[in-house]
Amino acid sequence: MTPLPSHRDIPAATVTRLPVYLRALHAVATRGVTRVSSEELAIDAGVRSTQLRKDLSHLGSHGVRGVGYDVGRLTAELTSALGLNRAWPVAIVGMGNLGRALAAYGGFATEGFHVVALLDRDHAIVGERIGELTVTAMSRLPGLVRELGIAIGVIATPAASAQLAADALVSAGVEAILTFAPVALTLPERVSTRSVDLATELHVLAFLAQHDRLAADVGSPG
Amino acid sequence: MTPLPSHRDIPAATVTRLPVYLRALHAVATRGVTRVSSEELAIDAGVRSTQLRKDLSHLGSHGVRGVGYDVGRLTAELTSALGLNRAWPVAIVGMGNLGRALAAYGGFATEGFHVVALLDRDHAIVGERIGELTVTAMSRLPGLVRELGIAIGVIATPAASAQLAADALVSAGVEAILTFAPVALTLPERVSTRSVDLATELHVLAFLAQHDRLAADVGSPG
DNA sequence: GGCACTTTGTGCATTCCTTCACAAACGCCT
DNA sequence: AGGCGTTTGTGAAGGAATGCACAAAGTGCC
Repeated sequence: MTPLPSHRDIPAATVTRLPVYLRALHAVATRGVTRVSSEELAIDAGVRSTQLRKDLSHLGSHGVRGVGYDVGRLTAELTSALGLNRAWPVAIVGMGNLGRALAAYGGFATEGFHVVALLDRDHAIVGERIGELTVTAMSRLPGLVRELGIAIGVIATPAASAQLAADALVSAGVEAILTFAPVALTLPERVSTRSVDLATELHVLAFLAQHDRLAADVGSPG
Repeated sequence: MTPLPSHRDIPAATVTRLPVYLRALHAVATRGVTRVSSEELAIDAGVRSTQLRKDLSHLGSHGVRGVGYDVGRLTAELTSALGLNRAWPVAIVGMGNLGRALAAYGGFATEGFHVVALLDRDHAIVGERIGELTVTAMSRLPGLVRELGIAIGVIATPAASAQLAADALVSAGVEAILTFAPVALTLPERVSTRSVDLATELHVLAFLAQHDRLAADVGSPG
């Protein structure tokens, strides 16, 4: 009773790797290659080939035994699985340093993600022009989400305002949130969240660097 | 023969949560609280209390049964475990939009991380002043790393230059790398890496949003 | 001082993820 | 057409992380 291979029940760990595979495929395609083995693609993606194959198996079989994967076909398959064959209008809340940088950052524009709304709580910033957009007040968020079909919100506010921004996005009808604020957000189950936190990443690196340094003092080289 | 509780053998998943606990502790301390239970702290950190306790147990016992944790003492313990009671000079490679934003971003300055060097391969940018620093040429990297004691490098270059930047950082003697470039880096074992990738995060959210949307069409609300 | 209450620290079960090992399936060469 | 080499897809094993349940250890009241 499943017309499509069914995108449900794909392990979370696999989902986070699918974008990596897609990028590896683009790199391969740029080299003019039209067929690729799981081994080659895995190297580009920085994973083991068996992991790549198992991950792809969750989307259904699209390789040919003894040959490999058709680059174009697999690209289409991943693009479809990730939902990237449609436009994803994005709203950014919080127009400080980070928000401005994100609005200007080209990385968002690739593959269907278009920043279509910039918002800030501070009325001193509202009305300011940033790139091709004008900063609007938070009160206009629900209307914008409805009119422009915004499904993804980005939180670039200070930590203290993040929960407020999240609540506003959720009640406006956004389905997924990417937050840069270093706080745990309380959200309804149905809203997906991803968190990017520079300070945390640096902390982890500090731990690892110190750790390896200690290990080097104790253990023998080699 | 271990004078300290030994910071080795801490699960990777735990390490990534330690910074979150530290931040939760700061939030608690700001409220003027001096003692906190694992339950309260876990809520602030967005995890289960049992997970918090198990994570902390890897650092040794620092709570008091029946009472909870001393905020100051636990903060000190985590700070020490993460290696944050010393300065961490940081170099940023790649002074495009992202690199400039990172150089200006205050989040780096907190807790010992100081951006002390900005580098770019492009000689047209070298010499330019950004904030309090001047962009220097890649050739000066080894000297800077040695003189300033730089242990952490940040890669903010385009994907195509990322491996080059990584090689330069590694041979200059950097111990850990935070990269924003969406490519798998090939690095020696001893160098720690963390990757932050905005496009990947958006892709994952697109997948989840589409997925939930499909599920909502099929399943019943409740 | 002893008892009731609270909260930590942890062995154990469970679930999730990764890796291994190998059969199934394909192209190619003769 | 048949056999050989290659590569996929996957069951099963192994390992890691999470959550449960409870004993151990402390405080405070009577």
